Amino acid sequence: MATRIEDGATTAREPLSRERILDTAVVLADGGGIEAASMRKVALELGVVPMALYKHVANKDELLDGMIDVVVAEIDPPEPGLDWKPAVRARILSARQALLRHPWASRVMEYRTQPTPTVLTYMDSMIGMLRAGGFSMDLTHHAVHVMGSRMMGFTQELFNDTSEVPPDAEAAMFAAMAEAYPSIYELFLSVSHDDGSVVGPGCDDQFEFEFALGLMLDGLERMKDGSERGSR
Amino acid sequence: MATRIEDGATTAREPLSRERILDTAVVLADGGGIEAASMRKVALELGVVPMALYKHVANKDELLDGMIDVVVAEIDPPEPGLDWKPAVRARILSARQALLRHPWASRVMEYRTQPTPTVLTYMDSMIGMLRAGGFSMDLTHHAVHVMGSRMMGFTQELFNDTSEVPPDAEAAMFAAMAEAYPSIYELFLSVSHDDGSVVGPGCDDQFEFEFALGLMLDGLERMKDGSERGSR
DNA sequence: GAGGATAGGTGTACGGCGTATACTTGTCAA
DNA sequence: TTGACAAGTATACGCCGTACACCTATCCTC
Repeated sequence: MATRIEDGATTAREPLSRERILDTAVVLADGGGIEAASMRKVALELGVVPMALYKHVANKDELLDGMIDVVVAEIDPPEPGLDWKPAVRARILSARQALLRHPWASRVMEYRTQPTPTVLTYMDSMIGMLRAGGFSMDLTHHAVHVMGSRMMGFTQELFNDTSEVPPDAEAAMFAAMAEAYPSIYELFLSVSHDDGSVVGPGCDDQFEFEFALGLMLDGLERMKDGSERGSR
Repeated sequence: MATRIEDGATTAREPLSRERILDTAVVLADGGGIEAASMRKVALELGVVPMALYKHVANKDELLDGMIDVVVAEIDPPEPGLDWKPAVRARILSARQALLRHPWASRVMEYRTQPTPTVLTYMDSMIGMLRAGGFSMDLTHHAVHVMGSRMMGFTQELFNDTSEVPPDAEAAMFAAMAEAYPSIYELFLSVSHDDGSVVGPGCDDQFEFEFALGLMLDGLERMKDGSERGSR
């Protein structure tokens, strides 16, 4: 009956598994940045000794790879029936959404040098979309390089400043910089005025991402059509 | 005379300085990757105790920032008298050369969230070049986002695999992947055949960088001219 | 059932890291 | 001569990843 519980698995702390480890690592990183996903902290969160993780994950790098896979798995599959351009565009925007949910992920991807099978599958599908859209092998290759990390939904900005600075403090900072960096200051003023307030929220990152993506897709389309030479 | 040396500075080990610290850190990182530039290893290389560095550098992050500044300082100044497009292009290619000399630098730049004054100066000058070339404030802003990290001379590829794999081993690896990733495999074959051998050196990174850069500059130029509406 | 292989979790320990704190020592101005 | 100040040192702390040896439950085979 209910009093005899020890025959199940001694009040059964849910057993460890690779999946459970990766999921808690992702949650920890979401909440406290990538350094919150240390082996020790993940183990602590799971109520387990650090070395226990090593029965399910070879080492820290494999943990990071697994965490990336969790994120990549959140990217929507390609929508069937679309032309290459909207199809690629939709997929990349979906990737971006996944990355926005897990801000640590882009850095981790850059840190790792070998793509995981999950990432390769994603890339393969993306390349397939271009080929199906009529891209030559050569242009497909260039396209992959042109897109670079944007294929995974992120651009590396120099200014990806996620620190929570109060907007007026930011404005004061920029004002102090006016003399040393006149062109940046001018740009800052212009961006601020655009959205009505003197000290607006700055750039609309989503818009800028789509702008850059569109510019690249347009450029690639032009090259594709230019080299088509009468075929259909 | 030469026998009395102790009045100089006791056989004068050259004194520490911020500059000397940054330079040796850069050299160490060039030779052994960024993890070779730990506070302790830099100190060891300088024949000094780790804590000695802290008299010249506030902490590790400031060391990294300083190392970036060393790299950015290697970027050639803008060539005067050029139109915006070749001028921007030349500057970015120069930045790329600096980054190729210091392969750790792009990762470190991505890791740091706040740009240093040296980086800001570089950005300011780049923005100034666009403005001088007739870019509207708005388009300049977009251009900065479009270029992203390419302005600093690097693209984040997903495949920036610097490991030294023998080419035939790489070919075997790709062959093994043929079934799981048919599109990637097809692309690999195509790239390999392009340069004559079955297992060529793969992509010409310099060409791909310039291709992507050109595509972006062309796209930006088109937008600039399109919105000019008769001026000049 | 008995025995033993196997997988999953533990305990301890090591070497590396960044850096706080307190100290010595060498230099130079007053 | 003194004594302030800057430069370098010594020690120690807490964090990290992880090697290695150990225990223990489970289950398969005889």
